[in-house]
Amino acid sequence: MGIQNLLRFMRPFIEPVHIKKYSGKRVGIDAYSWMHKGAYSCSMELCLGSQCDVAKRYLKYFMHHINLLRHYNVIPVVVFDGGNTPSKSATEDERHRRREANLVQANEKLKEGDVGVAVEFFRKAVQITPSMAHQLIQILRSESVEFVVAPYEADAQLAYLATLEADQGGITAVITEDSDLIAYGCKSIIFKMDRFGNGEEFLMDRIFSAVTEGLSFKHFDKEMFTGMCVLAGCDFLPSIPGIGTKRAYSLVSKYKNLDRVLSVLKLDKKYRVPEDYSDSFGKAIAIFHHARIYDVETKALKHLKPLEQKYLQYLNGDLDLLGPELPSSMAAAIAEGNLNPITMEAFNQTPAAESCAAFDHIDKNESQTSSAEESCITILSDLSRNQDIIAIDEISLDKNKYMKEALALTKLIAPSRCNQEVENKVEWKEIPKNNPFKKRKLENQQQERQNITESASVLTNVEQAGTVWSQVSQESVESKPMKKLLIDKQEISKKARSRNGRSNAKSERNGILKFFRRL
DNA sequence: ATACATTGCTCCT
DNA sequence: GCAATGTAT
Repeated sequence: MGIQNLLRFMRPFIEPVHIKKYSGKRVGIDAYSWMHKGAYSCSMELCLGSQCDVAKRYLKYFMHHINLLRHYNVIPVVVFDGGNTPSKSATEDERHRRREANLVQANEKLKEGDVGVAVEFFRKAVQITPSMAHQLIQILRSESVEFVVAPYEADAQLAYLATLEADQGGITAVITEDSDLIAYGCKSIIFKMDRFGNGEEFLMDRIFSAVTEGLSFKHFDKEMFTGMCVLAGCDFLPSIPGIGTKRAYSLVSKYKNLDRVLSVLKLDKKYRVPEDYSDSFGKAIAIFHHARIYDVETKALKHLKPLEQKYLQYLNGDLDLLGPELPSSMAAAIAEGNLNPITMEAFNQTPAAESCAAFDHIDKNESQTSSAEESCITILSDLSRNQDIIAIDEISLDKNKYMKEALALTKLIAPSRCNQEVENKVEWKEIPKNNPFKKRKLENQQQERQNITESASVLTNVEQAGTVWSQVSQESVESKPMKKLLIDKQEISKKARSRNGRSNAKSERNGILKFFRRL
């Protein structure tokens, strides 16, 4: 979450930048932000624990960005989040609860057959797991990309690396989406970097020297600045109701001392300051200054900055708030990606070569695979929207394995059966505008009508799917275009009822989905 | 004027 | 998660 509204507040100091500016430099990457964006395109597959190639799209997305940096001669240093800090566990729990709730709703909608709505919930439910990070780490290893798993917060680790010289393993800038890096005092941050390398640059020096749109931090020091960030509301401590970035800035500007700001706030009747606010405030400040990080040189935990007495007193000696101490061997195993930082269990050692091969495989085949899966999802989604008829676009068949699977899938849903009667029943429903996949179909609708030569009944259960699959596997599939296929939803229900009495369209869909996941 | 709540979007077929 | 927009204080 970062600091509420901080990025918008800092906009006057943020300028466009291209990653090539950092050519020849080491640049840190907040792995979470790219993984989260990458996971957006395969959230359902990830939530359902699918092992299919679509579920690995986040890896492809990530590596695309890594390769972009390398193309511009930028040296990537990937930093992963580690364990949860005690002070953040409240917000983490809340986030986790919301994700779980979304997952429940997603599964419900899926059962109801409303895949479109289910996907919406899956997107809100998807979370980046240590296992996903581990999969990525194996690819990074095989590609010789430097990485480190922070003992706790990646932000703190990145801020620490940004204080080191390059020859000590330091980085010149950080690529992230999280405004916390500003609060940690990172000198150079690139936000919102796109797939071409364009981003928005924040330079700490710029805010302390320039005056823009009436905003000036010239008389601010680092401590006042961190204080302003915490006042505005951070993950460790929500802001006092009524205080945001602007008031936090004015208060710190005016009183130039954090203790005075807190006293003024307590006396001001406009604000209801919680009893323990000053206490929590000190702790939050202490974390931003001294959070525990991993030192690659000594292979042990360290503090972001050497501890200072004034912050120690806020903590009442409770250094665990900065992230509990860990034995060096454990910290090293976590940092090197061999130990799950949350469960503290060793990761299953999948040979790097295998993982690498898996990745090559996605690269080459993803477009074909996804067209098959996309078809299936579109089918499911259409069924759920009570459309009577859906069409599968031309699927050309060749010797490629994935095309065979597409054929199997297609046969599962619509075994060839020329049937003029069914064709006449075809009704073209309006296609939802938000799905370009279907939009294209709408454009081709007229032509499609003419091309229809095969139509539809469906198999009704997974066992039959298995039969079709084995038949298809044995067939030698020649390269030839497949005709348009149609599915009549009423046929589905009819078939389903006749075959096993109580079966309904929902179980149909689940069967299809299950079958598809096995592919 | 500022803060807070709500809605839309991140992927890229 | 962030940003834009609308509403409340």
